[in-house]
Amino acid sequence: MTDRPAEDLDYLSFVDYAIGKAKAELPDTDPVAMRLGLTLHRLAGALVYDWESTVHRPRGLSWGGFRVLFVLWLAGPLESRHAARLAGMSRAAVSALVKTLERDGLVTRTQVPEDRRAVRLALTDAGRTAVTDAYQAHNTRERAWAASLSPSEQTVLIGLLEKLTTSPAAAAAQRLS
Amino acid sequence: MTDRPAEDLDYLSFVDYAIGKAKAELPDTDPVAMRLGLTLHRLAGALVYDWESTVHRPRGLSWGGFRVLFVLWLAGPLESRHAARLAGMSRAAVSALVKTLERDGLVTRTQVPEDRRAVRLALTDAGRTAVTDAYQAHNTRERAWAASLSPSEQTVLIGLLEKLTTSPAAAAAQRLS
DNA sequence: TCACGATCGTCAAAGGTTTGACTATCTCGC
DNA sequence: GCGAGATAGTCAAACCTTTGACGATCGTGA
Repeated sequence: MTDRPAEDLDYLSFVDYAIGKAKAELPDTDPVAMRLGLTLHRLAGALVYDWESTVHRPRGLSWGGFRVLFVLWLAGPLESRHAARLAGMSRAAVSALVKTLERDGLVTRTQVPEDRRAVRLALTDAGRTAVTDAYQAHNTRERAWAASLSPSEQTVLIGLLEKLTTSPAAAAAQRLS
Repeated sequence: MTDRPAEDLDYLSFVDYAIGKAKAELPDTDPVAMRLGLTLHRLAGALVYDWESTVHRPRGLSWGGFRVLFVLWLAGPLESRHAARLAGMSRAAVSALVKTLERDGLVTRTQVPEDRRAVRLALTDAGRTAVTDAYQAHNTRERAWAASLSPSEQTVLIGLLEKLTTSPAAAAAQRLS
């Protein structure tokens, strides 16, 4: 019982190995849910790493900085809290990131007349240029990933992901502010 | 052209809105690949946030710390570099996390006789208890998420995710050391 | 045998993110 | 009006992670 074919696993074979081992150690484990969690997490990590290292870092943007520019680009000028909600991060994170983006001349911060607590964030021309350039490359990478699937597979996958995203479990996991 | 139904979007409606807007701004955009990237990233973020906030933080574990315990639990005692590869993080991250885990009595570090550069990481009894307890709760959350899908949908989803994970794009995105 | 390059773990530095506290401001009910 | 409670953005603290550098060690070919 002390045999161990482990040690020279790569991440993919680790998933199979881990599921078998977990089932042996904790018989209550749901192996399908486990595989789903592991695979989804792994894939998303690889995606973000790819985006960040090939697209955004070379352009001087952090992954968080890009996400702020992205929501400002597509959802127009936004108050800080809305940018945070759409980008999926805390208000404090937006505040910190915008400090850099403003210094770099990509974003402007102006007071909202109707609510003096609020700050309206908007792209500068340079910001618009930066985000469109970056997103063009970003979408090219997305297309390279998606190309492994047929169009109908892509549709099915998106549908299943959206089903999970709108599930009760997702609703229970209310993120952030 | 300055109309703006944005501002009170939630994350889900943002995806639809963003895809339409991006297509208008950058006609070369592939909307399906865009939706896939956005949805996958969003879902993975919600998953990790759920795991971390409901399972691991309450038990005094960081998400990274749990991942190290997890691979040690399932792949037996491991040299540090192997733990890093399987957990999908840098060697430096493992080194930092193990410092805490060792202080908390969950992991032991012993020199490898055959290679005096290497360090073998192993769970203590307390570490084994901690990780099995945490993973039991973790898997319960995974099951809650997966429960939104029928068994055949789960199988299809896993198959498509694995197809992406083993795609050429994934191979090009070689992660870490 | 030895020198060179590769590899191991660690450290320091830099940056990102979250939480919680704080001030300023708004809103709603009295 | 006005006061209590909610909300906006910011700051500080804490933590995690990556990169790059380093000393120590290994192993391979001359």
